[in-house]
Amino acid sequence: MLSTEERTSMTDATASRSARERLLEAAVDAFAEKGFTATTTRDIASRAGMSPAAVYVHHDTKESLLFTVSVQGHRAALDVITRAAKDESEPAAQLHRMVHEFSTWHAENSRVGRIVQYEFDALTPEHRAEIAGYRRQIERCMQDVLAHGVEAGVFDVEDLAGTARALLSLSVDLVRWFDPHGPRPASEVAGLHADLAVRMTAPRA
Amino acid sequence: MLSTEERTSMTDATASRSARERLLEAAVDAFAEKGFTATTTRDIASRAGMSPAAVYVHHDTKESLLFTVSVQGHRAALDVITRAAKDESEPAAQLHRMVHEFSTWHAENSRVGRIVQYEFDALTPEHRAEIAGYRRQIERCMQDVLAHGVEAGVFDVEDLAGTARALLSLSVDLVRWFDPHGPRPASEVAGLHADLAVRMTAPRA
DNA sequence: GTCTATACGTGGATAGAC
DNA sequence: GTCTATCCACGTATAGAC
Repeated sequence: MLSTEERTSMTDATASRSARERLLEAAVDAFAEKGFTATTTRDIASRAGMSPAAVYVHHDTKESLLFTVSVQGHRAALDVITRAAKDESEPAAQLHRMVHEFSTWHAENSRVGRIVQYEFDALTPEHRAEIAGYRRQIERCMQDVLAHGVEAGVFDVEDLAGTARALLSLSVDLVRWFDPHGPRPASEVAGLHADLAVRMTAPRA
Repeated sequence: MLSTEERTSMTDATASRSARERLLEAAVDAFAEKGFTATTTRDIASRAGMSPAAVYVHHDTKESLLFTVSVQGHRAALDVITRAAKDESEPAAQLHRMVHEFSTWHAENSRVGRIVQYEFDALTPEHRAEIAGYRRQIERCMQDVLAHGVEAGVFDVEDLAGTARALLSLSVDLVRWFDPHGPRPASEVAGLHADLAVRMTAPRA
């Protein structure tokens, strides 16, 4: 059983979380639209339907809002590629699935993706270092799959690190140009990227 | 022969151009380091060794500085890929050369490239439209080469527009992550990209 | 063409009432 | 926790002397 105090603090936390998250969503909208620096805390507040001062009840600084968005974005992307790598049927199919899912995520979350990728330098050095850890995990995940395929003799890849980076690069760059209201659905682009990834690693004649 | 007036105005223009270009270089430094919005006109001025007011003698607004940088960057990139496409020996070699040169340019000019790519939205609508023209020319250049290779029966490419975009994407994304002081020289990455491009388009077994 | 001085608006963040 | 009011620093751009 929870004490009255605990229930009270849970209730508070719940109410607080919802305001906190409304502000986070407002921050994503604003950062994606105008960039981190051009976004004002007043803008974030008004998008969340609050006064400028309310921001600071739920978040320490404008930068801490960015950091929270960045952590959530990196965790989501890492989760997507890790899950896709999980099912180790056959290396080519595994790679296809990974690039497909990773591209899909970046196409469907291009706003968060843009913030995460382009506002990296706006983070404090401490926060940058933490985010860099997520990035290393994502790279390692891709490198491992390539390495296993080469070991199994079904991939022809000389430059493991370089090729892994190129594959991730292709997906990540979607946040720069993919238009969710454009003619091509995310699934089509993701399918093309996945096919290209397989061709990039397949044994040559 | 030039009249005295013409020589005088040339001299003026020369002096003016040098101050103008010092400011442009300072702007590139600042924009690349801190982003367009976070860069102050005071910062640009002091990097060029001038007073804040001097900026406005040579450039109308901060945005016009960005536009000039963007035009020069796009022209240079378009020039690089156009020249590389010129020598039409054999489609695979031609594509290899194009991706190699285009990647090299983006690796070696990642600062200008980052400004050009990431600050696109900071341009006025009119300036954006003009820049979009350069981008279309670059895309068309890549698409044409793929189309010729397919016609010649030496490329296997189903999605011409999508593949062209993916190839350009791979090169352009270098501006996001390539580190000129990192362990890999630009030539190595460019070589890898060019090899991958050929594999992406080569006939499959 | 360059400077100093400044107008004028806006930014992040805080104070203190309710 | 939310508000209004506000502090104080800084930004773009201009005015006017030299």
